[in-house]
Amino acid sequence: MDELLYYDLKDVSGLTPGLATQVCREVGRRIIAGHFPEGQFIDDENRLCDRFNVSKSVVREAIKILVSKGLLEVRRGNGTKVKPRSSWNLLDDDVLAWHLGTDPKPDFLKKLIDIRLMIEPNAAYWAASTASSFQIAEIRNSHNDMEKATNIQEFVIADAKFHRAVLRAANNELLTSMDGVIFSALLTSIKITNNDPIDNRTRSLPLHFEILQSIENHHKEGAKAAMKKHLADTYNRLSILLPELNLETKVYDI
Amino acid sequence: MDELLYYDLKDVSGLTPGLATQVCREVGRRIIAGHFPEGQFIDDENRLCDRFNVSKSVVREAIKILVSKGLLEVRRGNGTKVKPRSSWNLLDDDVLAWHLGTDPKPDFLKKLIDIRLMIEPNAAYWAASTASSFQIAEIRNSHNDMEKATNIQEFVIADAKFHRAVLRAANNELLTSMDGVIFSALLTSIKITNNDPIDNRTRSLPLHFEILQSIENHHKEGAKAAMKKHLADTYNRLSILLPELNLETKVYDI
DNA sequence: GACAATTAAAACATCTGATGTTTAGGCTGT
DNA sequence: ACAGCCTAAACATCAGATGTTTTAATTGTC
Repeated sequence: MDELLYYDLKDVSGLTPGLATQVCREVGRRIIAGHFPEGQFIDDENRLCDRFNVSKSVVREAIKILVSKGLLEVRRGNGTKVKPRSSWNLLDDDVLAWHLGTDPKPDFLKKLIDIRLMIEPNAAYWAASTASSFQIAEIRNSHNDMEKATNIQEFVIADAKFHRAVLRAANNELLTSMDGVIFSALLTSIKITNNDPIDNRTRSLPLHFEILQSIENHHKEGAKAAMKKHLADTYNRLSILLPELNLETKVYDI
Repeated sequence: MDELLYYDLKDVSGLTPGLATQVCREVGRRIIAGHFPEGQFIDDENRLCDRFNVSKSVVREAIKILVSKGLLEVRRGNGTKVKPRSSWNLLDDDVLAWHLGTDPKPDFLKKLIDIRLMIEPNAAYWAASTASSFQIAEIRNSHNDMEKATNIQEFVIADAKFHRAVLRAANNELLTSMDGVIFSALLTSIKITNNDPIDNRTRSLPLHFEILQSIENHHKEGAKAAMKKHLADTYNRLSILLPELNLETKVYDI
């Protein structure tokens, strides 16, 4: 399941599962999936207790989390309803992860990739200016893992870690906090296209290597250009498989 | 207080305060401020109950929220400790708001502005391609409010709304979710420099007007350039007042 | 004295049920 | 019709009981 992979990448392993977390995720998934439509009231606390066979405190903790992510709105004496999508914290890791549990929507994937195109070339640029040798080693290691990957899952994980390492090397923690968008875009792409791993590797490895080398040599513009080239390639391959993406390539010439 | 202004801009008015939210905010502020140092255990549930004079369920709900924002880590049987800053969800609205309650750090402001420089020129570009007439009207209205503002607070609010309107006009909800970064950067700048509103207005109004016009006329490159120009100007004015920012302008020639 | 097993205390997790507050909508009486 | 009252539904908070997990101290053996 992609959602689990996402959580793996996010290293939430140490986190206690806990009933509240489980209920929160279950309700969250249903909201994202549209099972609980926007603006509509969800079951009251008692009914949720029955449905999930947990106590009221567990349900309340779960709901509090969902409220803090902008998915629910609680009004005392009235009920709890689903907030409109425009107020969801779409950059929240859980919210992004829950998107992976639903049928992927090309429209949303397009927006994810647009954000990647906005973020990553700049990240590469900054990484080329500020990366420490340790940070560069992390990028290199991820690249090696991509080479050694024997199946598509290993490849995707290494790919994700490569891009995360670039973000980290930019030394801006706000940027690092955006890695979820990249993971989500990567996993959604894979889910939709189910790319052939061999094809994936032969095409994208050299592009990643170019990024790595530019950052290593502190070639800022080169790193930015290489990242753009890589993302554009990804985009083009996706648009062939997914005509719905309806790409206007000019728009993405950033 | 800036934090309240931030919440105003975020329209959380309808939200029930609630004891859990209050405790959550109080603990959150202290964590951000470094009063509860990273890696260190915080008081256990009982002590927190005593300290805030609330019941255990309230404390638990508050802690659950903070965990979901990456600020705390709870280990059953062991205790609750503050997570390292690298795992905080820095894009979370509350986390950004709580930063406003502490002494502003120039280093963090620099990173906020870097992110703005990454986001907003692209947002302006997309807005120029896709903005609806309603969305353009929103931008124009905010611009009018900037003109009419009679004090610095009104001006800042209108300014923030202008930039939010541009983000919205880009029609990418992931981008819209990043408005908190802009609010946070704006309010921190004001807090640090306490700019003269008159000076502010005379200098930045024409730059905003340029952005508005480019978007209205669907001049994508013009909108992007105008936004860059505006942000560069903001940056330059800040760097005069704040030598600590230690700007390498070349880095920001995106 | 070193090491392994037991034990106890601390701390979180969950459940239960009671009581308070707010909201919405129905009811009543003019 | 309309204003004001009333009640049921739903969330908010509190209190306390019980279970589970972790850490660390204790104990017992070799």
